[in-house]
Amino acid sequence: MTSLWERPGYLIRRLHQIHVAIFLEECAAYNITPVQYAVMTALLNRPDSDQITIAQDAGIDRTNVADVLARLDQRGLVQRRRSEADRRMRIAALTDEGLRIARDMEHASLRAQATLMKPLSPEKHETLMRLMTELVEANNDYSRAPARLPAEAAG
Amino acid sequence: MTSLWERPGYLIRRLHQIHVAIFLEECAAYNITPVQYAVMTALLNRPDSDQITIAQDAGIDRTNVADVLARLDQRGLVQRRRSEADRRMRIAALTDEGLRIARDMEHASLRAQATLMKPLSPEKHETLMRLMTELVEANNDYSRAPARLPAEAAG
DNA sequence: CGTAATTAATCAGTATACCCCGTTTCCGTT
DNA sequence: AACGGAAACGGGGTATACTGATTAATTACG
Repeated sequence: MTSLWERPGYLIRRLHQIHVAIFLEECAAYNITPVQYAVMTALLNRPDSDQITIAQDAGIDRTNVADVLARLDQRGLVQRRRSEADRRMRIAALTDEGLRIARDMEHASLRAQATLMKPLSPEKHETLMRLMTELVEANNDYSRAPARLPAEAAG
Repeated sequence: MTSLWERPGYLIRRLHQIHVAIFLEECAAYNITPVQYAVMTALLNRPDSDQITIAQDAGIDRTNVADVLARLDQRGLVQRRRSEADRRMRIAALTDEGLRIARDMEHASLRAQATLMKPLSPEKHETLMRLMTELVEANNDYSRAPARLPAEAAG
C-alpha cells in the first residue's frame, strides 16, 4: 500500500493549497491573490517592465502574466502601454492605487507567512526555507517559468 | 526592496510548478497528471470510493475530484456508478486498464521524485520530507480539501 | 410519521498554469 | 535594402483549484 504522504510531490501540492488558502484569508480585505501580489511586487521592485521580465522576476508563466496584468489593469491597479523603443513589448507599471495597495499589503502578507509557518520552531522554519531555496535554485530550469535568481536580479 | 525569495509562499509555489513539470516529463508516456495519479492511487488503496472519500484521501477539492474522475472515466481508466445503499453517492473504481496503468506508473513516479530531490543530500532530503509533513499535518484544516491523515486512513 | 437538517453531488463562475500556433516587430546578415 | 531568424505578444485549448448556489437523497427529531 503506497501512501501519498511519502511522495514529495503530494506534500508540495498540499503545502501549496494550504498557503494559498491562508494568504487569501489574511488578505481578504484586498481581494488579491498570491500570484497577483507577486506580480505587483515585481512591478514595485522594477517598474515599467515588459511581460517577459515580469514573468522571470515573479516566476510565472508568460501567458499567465498577461492574464494577471489584464485583471489588475481592469481593477485600475496597473497601467499598460506599448513600448516606444520596441513596439512588440507592452510595458506595465503600478498605478497610484496599485502602489498604495502593494505597500499596504505587506503587513497582511507577513501575517500569512507567520500563520503558515507557525507550527515550526524558528530553527525548523529557517531550515525549511534554506532547503526549499536550495531545491528551487537547483531545479530552476524545469517548468516553463524559470525565475530570475536574486543574484542576477540587479539588472 | 522585498525579494520574493524570502517568502515561503513563493518558494512553495515555485516548487509546485517545478514538481508538476518534472512529473509530466517523466510520465509523458502515460499522459497522466499528478492529480490524476493521486486519484488513481487513492482508488488503488481504497476501491469503490465515493467522491468525498477520494477527495479526503487524495487531498483534492471535491468539485475537482468530479472533474478528474470524468476525464479518467472518458479515457476508460475509471468506472463510475450510483451507490445502491445511498443513491446520492457515485462510486468510482479503476478499470482493468486503469489498474494496469496505475501500477505501471509507479516506476515513472519514483523517477520523478528522484529527479526533483536529486539536488539534496539524503540527509537533507529526509529533513525536508519531515518538515513538509509536519507543516502539512499541522495546517491540514486550511484549504477546502483537508486530507485524511495516514493514521486515520485505515478505514 | 412527517418535516427539518444534513449530506453527496452538480452547476456556473473565476483564477492559475501550461501548451501550440500565429502575428507583429525587430535585428543580423548578406 | 532585402531577407531570414528571433523575440514579444495574443488567441484558443486543457487541467487544476476553489466559491457559492442548487438539487436530490438520507437521517434525525419532535
